[in-house]
Amino acid sequence: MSCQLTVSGAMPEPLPQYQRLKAYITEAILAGELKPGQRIPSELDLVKRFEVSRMTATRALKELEQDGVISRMQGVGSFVSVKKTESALFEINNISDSVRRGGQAYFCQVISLGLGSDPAIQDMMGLPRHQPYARSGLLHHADGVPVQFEDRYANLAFAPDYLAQDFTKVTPYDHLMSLGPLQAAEQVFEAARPDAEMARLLRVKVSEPCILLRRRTWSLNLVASVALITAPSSRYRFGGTSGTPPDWAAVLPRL
Amino acid sequence: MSCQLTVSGAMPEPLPQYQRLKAYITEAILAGELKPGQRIPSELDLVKRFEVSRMTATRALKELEQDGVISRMQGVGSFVSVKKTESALFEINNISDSVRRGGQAYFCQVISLGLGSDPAIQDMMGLPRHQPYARSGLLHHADGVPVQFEDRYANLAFAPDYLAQDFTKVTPYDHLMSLGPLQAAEQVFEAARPDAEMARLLRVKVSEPCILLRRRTWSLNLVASVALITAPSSRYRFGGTSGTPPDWAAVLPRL
DNA sequence: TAGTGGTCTAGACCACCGC
DNA sequence: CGGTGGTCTAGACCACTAG
Repeated sequence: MSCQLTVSGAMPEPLPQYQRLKAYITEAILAGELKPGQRIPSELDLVKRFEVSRMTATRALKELEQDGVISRMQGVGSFVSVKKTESALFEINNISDSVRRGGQAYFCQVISLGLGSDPAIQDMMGLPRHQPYARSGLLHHADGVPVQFEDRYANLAFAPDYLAQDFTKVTPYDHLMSLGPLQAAEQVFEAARPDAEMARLLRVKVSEPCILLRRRTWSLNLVASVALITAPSSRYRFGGTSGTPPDWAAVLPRL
Repeated sequence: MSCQLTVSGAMPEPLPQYQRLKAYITEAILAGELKPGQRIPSELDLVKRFEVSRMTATRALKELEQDGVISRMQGVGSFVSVKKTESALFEINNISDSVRRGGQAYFCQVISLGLGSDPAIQDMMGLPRHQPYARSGLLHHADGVPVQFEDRYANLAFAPDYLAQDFTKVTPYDHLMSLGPLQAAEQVFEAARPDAEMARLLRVKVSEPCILLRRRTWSLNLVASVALITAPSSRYRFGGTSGTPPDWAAVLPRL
């Protein structure tokens, strides 16, 4: 302890001890040395290994728990969280994960794929008239039943290989998220009756009310994509949580 | 965190010290003794008043900060939160502001007001069976046309004077926000056809698709209210932005 | 029973802020 | 400068879970 050299740098600094411990655990997880569900060092292990007091180790683990990185159980131990980090910022889910989390089988049917140049879409993406965008029409299924039709327009400046993806295996969400961090999102919800073609695809009556979600996402200071999502309200719900509810909220019934 | 644990039954009463301190602050805010922006006792104040160690007082205040109840600044002090957490998934707008911002005249008609004790609602709010909630049914108008019916259930532990409000002048949103900072929100969007009564109120055909929004909000670690909002999609849209789009996004057409 | 996390104490030094 | 929060120590007792 007490190595307090006059490091000139700007960022590193004398990092607080509890942050050093957090970084140690986090990096071990990122490096794959600790995998989800696996046990991590106990508080006393960290006390010995890093020569800190137990309160400091406790703080590091407690904060990692609040960050959703690990789970802890009294009398048992601490473990790498199984559930994904869910960057609490947005509740923009991967449809395939969301279906599978509900215990249903996911399947995606590619209805259309190609280039487009509708001026209205180009405007929404901030593209010049001469620059086309990629377009995909995907029908998402849960247990064989169509639950959502996704009409997506992708910015080729952000995702040049969009059309080369196999969307039966990789969702647009997956592909776009692999190219850059989700920076911002704009969403509008409407209720509408499906037109004849949409009703046929979704296998619903034209009188069945559907949610129509328009979504525009930004990444790397570009409009990454615009999506028009139609879902029969009886088969798919859009929702989410913002902020941090108290922990006892988990016992409350869902909305 | 200490109050309101009604569902789980067994409640070991020797409450931890840090939770006693949290409850002390939270209840002072609920009682109106501490108002948003106002200074709260410092760590050393709490140490003396409750005869605990500083680490314990520190923990209580730190958790209240994470809960969004207070804000702390080194060298300055701790204060009751003023700003709403909002940010993430969706903007929770004041309907009257939202209508007026569109250049339309706002008017609210009180359809019903009173106490309720539907077990399903009590469960969603974490209330025991014997404890009623306040309930209001409000019809919001823009330029004289009904745009949204709001069925709202308010937690009397959070808003004891809810029923005394004049909702033609103060929206539920205004009243609730004046009592504590918005800590978290949970929302679900559905599309549905209005029933006969709802269609009559909103003056639409029963075949007109409506957005049904269920929303639950937390403040001061309590469920502040649950709202069921019905709006004809042709007259009102729900939308919002999360994250920070680039500046130039302002010139893009709306979704 | 041994190991884990949950809570707590009574000190301490520091960085920061406003006066 | 005095007060605030930010961090840290070296102990302690307890409740819980597992073998």
